[in-house]
Amino acid sequence: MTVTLADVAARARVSPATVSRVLNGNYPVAASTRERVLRAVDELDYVLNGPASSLAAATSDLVGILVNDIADPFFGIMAGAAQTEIGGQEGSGRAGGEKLAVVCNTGGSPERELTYLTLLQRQRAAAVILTGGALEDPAHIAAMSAKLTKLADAGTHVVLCGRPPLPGSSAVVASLAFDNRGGGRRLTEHLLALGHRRIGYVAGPAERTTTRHRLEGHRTALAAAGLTDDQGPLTVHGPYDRRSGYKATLELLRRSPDLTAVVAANDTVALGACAAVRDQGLRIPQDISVAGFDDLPFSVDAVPALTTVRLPLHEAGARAGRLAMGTEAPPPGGIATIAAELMARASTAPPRG
Amino acid sequence: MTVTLADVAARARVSPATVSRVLNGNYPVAASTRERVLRAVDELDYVLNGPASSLAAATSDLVGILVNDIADPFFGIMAGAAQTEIGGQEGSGRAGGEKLAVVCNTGGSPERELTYLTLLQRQRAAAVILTGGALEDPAHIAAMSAKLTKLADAGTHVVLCGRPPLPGSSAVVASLAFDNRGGGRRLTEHLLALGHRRIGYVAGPAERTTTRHRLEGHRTALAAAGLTDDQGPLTVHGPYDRRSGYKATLELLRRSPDLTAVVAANDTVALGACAAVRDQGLRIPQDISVAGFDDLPFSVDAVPALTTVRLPLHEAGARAGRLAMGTEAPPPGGIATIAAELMARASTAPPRG
DNA sequence: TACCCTATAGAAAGCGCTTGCTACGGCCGT
DNA sequence: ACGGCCGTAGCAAGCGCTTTCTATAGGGTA
Repeated sequence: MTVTLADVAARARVSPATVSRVLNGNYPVAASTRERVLRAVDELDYVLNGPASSLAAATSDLVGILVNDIADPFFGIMAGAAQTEIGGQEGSGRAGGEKLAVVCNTGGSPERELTYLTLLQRQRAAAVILTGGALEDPAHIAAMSAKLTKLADAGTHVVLCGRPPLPGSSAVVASLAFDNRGGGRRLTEHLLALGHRRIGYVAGPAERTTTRHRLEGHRTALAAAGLTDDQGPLTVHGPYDRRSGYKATLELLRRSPDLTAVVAANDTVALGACAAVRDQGLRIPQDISVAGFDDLPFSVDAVPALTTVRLPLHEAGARAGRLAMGTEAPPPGGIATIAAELMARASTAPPRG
Repeated sequence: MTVTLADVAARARVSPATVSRVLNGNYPVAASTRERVLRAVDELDYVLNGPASSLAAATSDLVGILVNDIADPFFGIMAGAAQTEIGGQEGSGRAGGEKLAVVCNTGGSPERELTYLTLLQRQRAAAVILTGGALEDPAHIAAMSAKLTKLADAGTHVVLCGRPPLPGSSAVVASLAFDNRGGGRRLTEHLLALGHRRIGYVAGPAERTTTRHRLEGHRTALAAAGLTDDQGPLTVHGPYDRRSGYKATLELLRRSPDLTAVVAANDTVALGACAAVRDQGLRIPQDISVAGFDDLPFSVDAVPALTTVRLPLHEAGARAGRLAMGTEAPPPGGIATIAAELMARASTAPPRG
């Protein structure tokens, strides 16, 4: 049998109530008693029964972080930063702050997103952080709103990180939204300024906010330059992975041999795009410029170094973590927009001729 | 107030016991009754109270996956595969299999590793998967052994994935160990076969099993070729990140200008190494060959494509997930070695001259 | 010296669920 | 036709903790 609170109480010659209070540190306990209890805890190697504690206290120390793809550093960086902010501190042995920050991988599937939310609701999670772009399907948005409202009603803090505010729901503590539109616009403006006019765009999955916003920024820049034919042939959608970038770029090159630049939905896709360009015997950036988005750590090491848009993923994740913990005050209106910075590097240059 | 089992029972005009049994599906319930209960659950939008359930049943549906660095795809791929295997199935609505697979980021810190284990023990986790190399500090190993034994005693399945079996502890369901030694050996043999004799090695942190095993493989190959001067000057240790690869390579190049190849502890480090080589005005592979380890997805897109050692991360993670769930039988002796395959690509070539 | 207030500890009532055991029809076997 | 068994459902006893309320010393005050 495992050691229980009662065992510790017996050994310390106090009541279970006192042990509980020592462990939670939320009630005055004489120093001598505390010490006795702590010693008993140590000697018996006692570990609190989480479920029992959560049941009695009607709260748990679980914090869920939902990500679309755990194998993608984009999410890994945010999740890691958030997790550090949540679980790291409170060096002083016991005491309240001991939260269990866990990341859940939805794989981009709306069902799994909902499933995880239910599971976390079941565990009476203290907080939930949703990262990355959202699906724009109305049914799913409604389901999410409902779920999040229920979570919030049960006392769970809900924080969005890198995801636009949910329309219907005021259940959310805070939304940290990346300026995908602005970043996308500035990236394309950079290309236009270099002299490009035929720019291909390898977009992400069509139904995601991130995809749409980046694409909108791109088109805004195009429109401002008087370019209008961007709608159909120069845009290809696909998942956020290298294979998609590779295939889409091949397709783009086939459709429009006069292309001088390719903008990818993110850095990973851009890597695939680069591979495709090279496999066609074209040089980067002399023949074709390529650009990405996110500025993941490997982008600076690409050859040539990838022009991209930097998102402060680490900072954003850390802030989301603090928001979830209640350590930081929410931004005014609960919404903050996080700036995206253009990183012009070697993969973009003026078009040939 | 939230909806409880009793509310559902009242609405379905049955006893709470019956509702519980319907939900758990582990006791015969008449079809008509089941249907009535299920309808009530739906109508009331009931969500099980996890802590209460775990307390009463003395088990929980939490499965923890510990990783050293969540921002590193090496771990992300394994964790994602394991998580899919654990949480994904059981499409039929309710029923038992609904586990909550969560990943915990230790950041490579032994304290956090232990802390997470305690937290999971507290939650009475159903299983724990430890991924990646272990720290070789005796004190930490002892602490881990003790902790894992206690977890196992409490019924938690413990699985190691990409980590060598723990010496003292038989508490572990299964260990899936990568053949880091063999992979490291074959990689260096490849370089030797190409004609290299002065090979630099950028190793990982000194106190990790992964680091040591890969390095041992390297030295075994060297020794077999009659090369012995590898000990000191040609090996540099550092963390598993690009910056480390960059700095270490610069250092290596400075120490031994006659170097013709650099082997990195993993692909990420190799990327940094490549950057350093290029920044020195040297060409890959004409002047210097570079090789990595792991064969992460981006490695094939490096320029030139990176020679490396492929580890079946996805398969290993999935298998670990199944082992944790008890869906797959453990390998004989509880230990399986997972083969590492040499991927000779364009970043390695015969030395100049 | 008597009284009240503060500081500290204990008693006990749950928290919402699971499950061993009991209860109760109807069907079978002889 | 009757006893027993099978198939279902309910009762009630916890699971191990938190927390409200109550009890008991001291110590200060008048």
